[in-house]
Amino acid sequence: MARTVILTIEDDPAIRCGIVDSLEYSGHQVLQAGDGSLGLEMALKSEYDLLLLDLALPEISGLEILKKLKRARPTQPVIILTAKGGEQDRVQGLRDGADDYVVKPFSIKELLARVEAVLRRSPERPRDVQSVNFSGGVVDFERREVRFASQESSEGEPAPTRVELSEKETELIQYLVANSGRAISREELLSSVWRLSPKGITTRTIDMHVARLREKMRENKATKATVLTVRGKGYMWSVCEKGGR
Amino acid sequence: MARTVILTIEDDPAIRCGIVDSLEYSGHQVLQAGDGSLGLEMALKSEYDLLLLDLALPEISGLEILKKLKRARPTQPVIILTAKGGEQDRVQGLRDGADDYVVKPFSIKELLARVEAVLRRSPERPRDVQSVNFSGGVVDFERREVRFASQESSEGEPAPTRVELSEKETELIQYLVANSGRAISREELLSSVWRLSPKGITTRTIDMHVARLREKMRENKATKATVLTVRGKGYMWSVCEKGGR
DNA sequence: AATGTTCGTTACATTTCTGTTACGAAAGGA
DNA sequence: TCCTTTCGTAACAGAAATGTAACGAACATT
Repeated sequence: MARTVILTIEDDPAIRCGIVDSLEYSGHQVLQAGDGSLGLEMALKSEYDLLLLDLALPEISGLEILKKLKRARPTQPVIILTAKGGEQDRVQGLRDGADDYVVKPFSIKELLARVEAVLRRSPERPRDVQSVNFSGGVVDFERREVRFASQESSEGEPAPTRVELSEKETELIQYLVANSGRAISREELLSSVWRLSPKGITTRTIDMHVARLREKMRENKATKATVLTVRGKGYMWSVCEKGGR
Repeated sequence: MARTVILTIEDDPAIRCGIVDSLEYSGHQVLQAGDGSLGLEMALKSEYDLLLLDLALPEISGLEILKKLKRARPTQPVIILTAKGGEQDRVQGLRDGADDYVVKPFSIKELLARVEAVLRRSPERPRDVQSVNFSGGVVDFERREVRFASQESSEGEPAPTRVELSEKETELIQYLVANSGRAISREELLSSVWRLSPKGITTRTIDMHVARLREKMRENKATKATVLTVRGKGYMWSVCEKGGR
């Protein structure tokens, strides 16, 4: 299994170094941010398996970061670090989607135990891979194309239909397929695929790309797999046929 | 098992902090309100397993909160905190649906014992889950659909019939299924699903949504599961066939 | 420079959702 | 049986969400 990447946002250099050292010693790869604004940016734009987030940051509130992150990536695992007295923050943090918390001062051993526990029960982060299979075909990110499992029943059409994808289309379908079975919000897509930090969504860009993707997928008439609309939520990859009639 | 959430409504900060600390020390997650109006709002709109309610609040009477809460959520567990002399209130509180009471001043140990006792005998609060099974199928909130256990007897109809739901329909059926076997009043539905604080019900909105839900459920002819009408009370989820004739 | 592709934006058409009203049917009580 | 209350549902309308054609800027390729 590939090494897990852990992002640490903590302003106190001493504590941060301690955390980083022990995490690396345990075999993890570590990214770090020493202040809130860098932390927020990395939290939203980097790829990692787990976020260790200190709630008591000087500029930006840790809770602020947590909220924005969770809006963009609802499934991202997070452990929050709180001071002794901050029950209120801790509760709010858990409500906002944190998976666990550690109270400062904490022992390294305890921290590591919690990290492993959260990682164990979290779904594995989709890795950079060259291709993803779906029932009915394969999306090849390297070659930027979709190849369909050609199932010509009896007709003379031996073409294993192939569709070329553009850059953005590739990334979009990659993200959708990697997270299939879950409705992905436009915010999450803008954040994860476009690498923007969306506030209110006003652009229809995502819809357009989905439309173009659907059109390309339609070129293979046999394939049922496509992008479903989940009204009010976002889009979802699905191999099931729609309607089911 | 997930941690239990306890809402504490108590105006005296010293007492409230004491309660909060000991509850958290016992492993519970705590929400708190320091005055009646915030308390009422949180009581009606938050999700929690148990309410600790001080009856002697400055603005809004604790009994008032209790009554409104119980009208909206008849099964919500509540423990009331009363002063030594308030026998009258205590009796009224129990009559209004409180599950237990603790007389101030109380020992932490006694409070915790009562909390655990009430939690033990209360049905578990429905958690945020991705889906709820019912005998005959599953309601999937993520995909906003109902899938039926396809039981084609011998015919060639392998379609595991699937029905797409709208947002509100999803929330409605979720609440009904999670509280199956109990008649849910329109007030409770308006409060819990629509998140309104209903006074007198005049709207037929709920009825309409039930009707639309029933129509969608009828698309799968095999399924007996549906929404029963309990005249004068509300609606109830049931997997039994109606009438029982 | 001419051409082609990608990609974001705008504008408008459509679809879908959802609350309201109205009215007949059903259920109970007297 | 008659009357009142409670339900079921068709019809409607406004709002919100979505699909997509058309346009133009940016960029690469020829």
